[in-house]
Amino acid sequence: MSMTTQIPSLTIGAVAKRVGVAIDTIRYYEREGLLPEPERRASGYRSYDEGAVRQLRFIRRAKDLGFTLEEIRDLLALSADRHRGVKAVKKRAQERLAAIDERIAELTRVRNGLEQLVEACPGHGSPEQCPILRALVDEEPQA
Amino acid sequence: MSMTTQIPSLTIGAVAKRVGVAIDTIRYYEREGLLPEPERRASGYRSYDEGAVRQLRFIRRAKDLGFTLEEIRDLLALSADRHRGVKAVKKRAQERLAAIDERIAELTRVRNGLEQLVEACPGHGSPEQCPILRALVDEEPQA
DNA sequence: CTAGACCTTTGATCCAGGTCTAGAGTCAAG
DNA sequence: CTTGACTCTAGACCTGGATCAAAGGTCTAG
Repeated sequence: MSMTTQIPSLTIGAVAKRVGVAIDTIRYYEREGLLPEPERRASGYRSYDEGAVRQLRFIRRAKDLGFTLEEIRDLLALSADRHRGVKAVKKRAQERLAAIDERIAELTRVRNGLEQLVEACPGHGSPEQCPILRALVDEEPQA
Repeated sequence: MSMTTQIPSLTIGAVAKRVGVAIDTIRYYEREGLLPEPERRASGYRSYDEGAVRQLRFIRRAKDLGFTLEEIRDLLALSADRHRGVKAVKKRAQERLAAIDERIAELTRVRNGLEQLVEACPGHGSPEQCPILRALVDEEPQA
């Protein structure tokens, strides 16, 4: 080996800053098994490398895609399984995609219902004439 | 008045069944100020009328439209304000609509990003070749 | 009368995903 | 050396929207 190549180690604060996440969150992820337990300095300080930074970014991206921490734990395990993992990862991503589509469809239904009400509401007059209030109070939503 | 017209009063359980909501939820809404404190029988049992049923349905519908309980409390107050309330109710509904649109747009963005990844993933091979894993690990999402 | 359903209250618990605290130790700059 | 910023731990607390438990009182059908 070459002479003790100084792989620069990062404190938890440095990692937090780099990734844009709170220190507490990093420790929380570690507790929850999303991040491996890092090396420690003699003082007990956690010591991270670039791999940890990458993994943390992975977690944040996956979260932005709507994966739960539970699912992310799962993805991480899969991504570690060379070759066999890829298939499962794709499957998870497809499931996530389907779930998002469903959520969008649901929101769209609500949205359109609400839009109709807003359009039909004159914005003045008695509450009995307000279709928004009527829709909320009366029997069936669209019946 | 006519001779003590028996307005049939409902127990909390009957109301719960009629609206399709848990008893605990009704008491919770009462505590949270979404439902007025009902009459009580001599025994202390809550005694509801049809108005309460209507108001509870209002709450559930509004919740289905994505209003938070906080916002619903607000809507209820507004709907009680005859005439002046209507304008404010419409405004709230418009705001809600805009918020939903924003949420849909956001989800759609995520959805499309995820779809591209899924389509580009062969479903086998090494993790380094899997665009899903690469996207999660690598630098910029779309860069 | 009694079983069993229903009701009362206060207060605890749940879920995810963190966030904050206290009290103590460590590190880098001046 | 001192200061101030940083980190450590264990564990409590937060949000929203309920949901449940415990311990007791009430109501109704048979």
